[in-house]
Amino acid sequence: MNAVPHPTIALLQSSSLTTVVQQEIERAILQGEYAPGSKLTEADLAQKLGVSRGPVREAFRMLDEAGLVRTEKNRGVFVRDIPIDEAVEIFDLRASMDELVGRKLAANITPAQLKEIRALVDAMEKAVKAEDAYNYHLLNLKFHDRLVEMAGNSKLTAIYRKLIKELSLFRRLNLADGWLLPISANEHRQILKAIASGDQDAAGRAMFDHAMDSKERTIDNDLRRQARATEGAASKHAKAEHAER
Amino acid sequence: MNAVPHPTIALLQSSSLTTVVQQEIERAILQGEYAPGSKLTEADLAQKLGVSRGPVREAFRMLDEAGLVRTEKNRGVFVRDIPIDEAVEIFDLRASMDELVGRKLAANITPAQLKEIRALVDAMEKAVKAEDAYNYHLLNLKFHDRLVEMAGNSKLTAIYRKLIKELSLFRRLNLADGWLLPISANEHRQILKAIASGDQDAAGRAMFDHAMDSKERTIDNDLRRQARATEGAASKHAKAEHAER
DNA sequence: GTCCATTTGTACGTATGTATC
DNA sequence: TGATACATACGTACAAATGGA
Repeated sequence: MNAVPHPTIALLQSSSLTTVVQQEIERAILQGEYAPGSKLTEADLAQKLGVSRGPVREAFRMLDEAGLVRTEKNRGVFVRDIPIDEAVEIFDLRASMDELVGRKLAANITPAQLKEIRALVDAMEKAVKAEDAYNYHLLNLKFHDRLVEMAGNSKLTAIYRKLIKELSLFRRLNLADGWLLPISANEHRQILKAIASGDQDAAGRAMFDHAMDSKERTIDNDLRRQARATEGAASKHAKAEHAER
Repeated sequence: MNAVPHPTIALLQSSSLTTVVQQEIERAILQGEYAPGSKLTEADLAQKLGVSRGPVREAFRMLDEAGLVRTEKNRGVFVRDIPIDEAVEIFDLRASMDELVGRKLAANITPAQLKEIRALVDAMEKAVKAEDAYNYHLLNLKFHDRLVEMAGNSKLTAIYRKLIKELSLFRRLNLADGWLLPISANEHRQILKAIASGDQDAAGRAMFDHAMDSKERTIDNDLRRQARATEGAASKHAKAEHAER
């Protein structure tokens, strides 16, 4: 009988200290414990995690390659702050990938998968009625992640998730634009219908359009936020300019 | 007067030893100096490059994240060997990205850019007539890379190039399928026409179809190659099985 | 089962660059 | 403008653990 490896053992076999450190720093960044722009000091992190500086430096190189931090020579590494231009680029790219997802799903989705997606859409509509923006946000992430995963292209899934991580570093995602949730939820329902119908072009278009709408909502939201900020600064005699850098 | 930094100085400021090492190893891998599957010993590379182990290890982490090597704990790092399933996934993904490129270019390309692309297409047709498959291959890479770059989405460009690098680790690209070059060249001409016409959907479709055709050609080629290999092995009383691992 | 090569992780030293006062 | 403190970059040396022959 071939033994099933104990989970802890399997984990120790696959993960080096470096990868554990990398995952922990990534988790902290994505959960907002280190804000975009903040400095990550290797000695501090090493001490905090109880390891030497070597693994931390290697983890930094991984996070840099993944686009989550930026390294300035002789100055250190900083949590990346995704500029709005790059966010727009990522949104466009994601829309194109989502279009591919929609086509593939319309062609290949199974009844069981369809049922799972339908449950998510139902849950999101409930969250809209309850005006629970936070829960909606989580369900929305899950919905899209599952769709991508179900498309059955692991490379696509990996890159999609990387893009989502980077996007989360874009000035605080707009999980607060409550009045737009019904629109988004309705689009999800349309996506579900198109996929279930088996019409590849329609499903692809539905997902593409949804992604682009989501882009418009997020970007517009950010522009308004910026406008308010600079306006506020102006009314304070432009005192906030020091904080810009 | 604000001085323009001397190029050497600017270079020293941006590139650490680690990044130089990373670029050198990457270059060597992509040029085939280290075949897919071969082992990269950090001490050897460090000595060969005249640096200590630190920068080499950090470069390994970058290359791992980029998908060019794989790290097995306590065993070392190896040049990645892209399996055919993953190559198929990458081709599908690239087709989707190319579709986006086609749409964007049909909408935004400038006359000067169009002229540059036309020159590349002309050059490729000349290479076909001269039956110069190698030169055609180089021009083809350049053609697609320029198109992506001209689409004006730097994130898209970066990811596209990463995918191309990974694909080049897929069992030796088929730059030898000479009799198919006219077909490929003709498709390029069609892409050019569609972009020049300004029809976004047509341009997107032309690029998507071309990418998928390219996939079929490459994958079919590989399957035939594999079939020949196993057939040959069978005729040699399956002696080659040791080489498979 | 032992031996050897290699990797993994730690510790420390020095040089260099940056920031701050 | 120094002078100082600090962090990074890179090298080296050493111990422990692993995997293969």
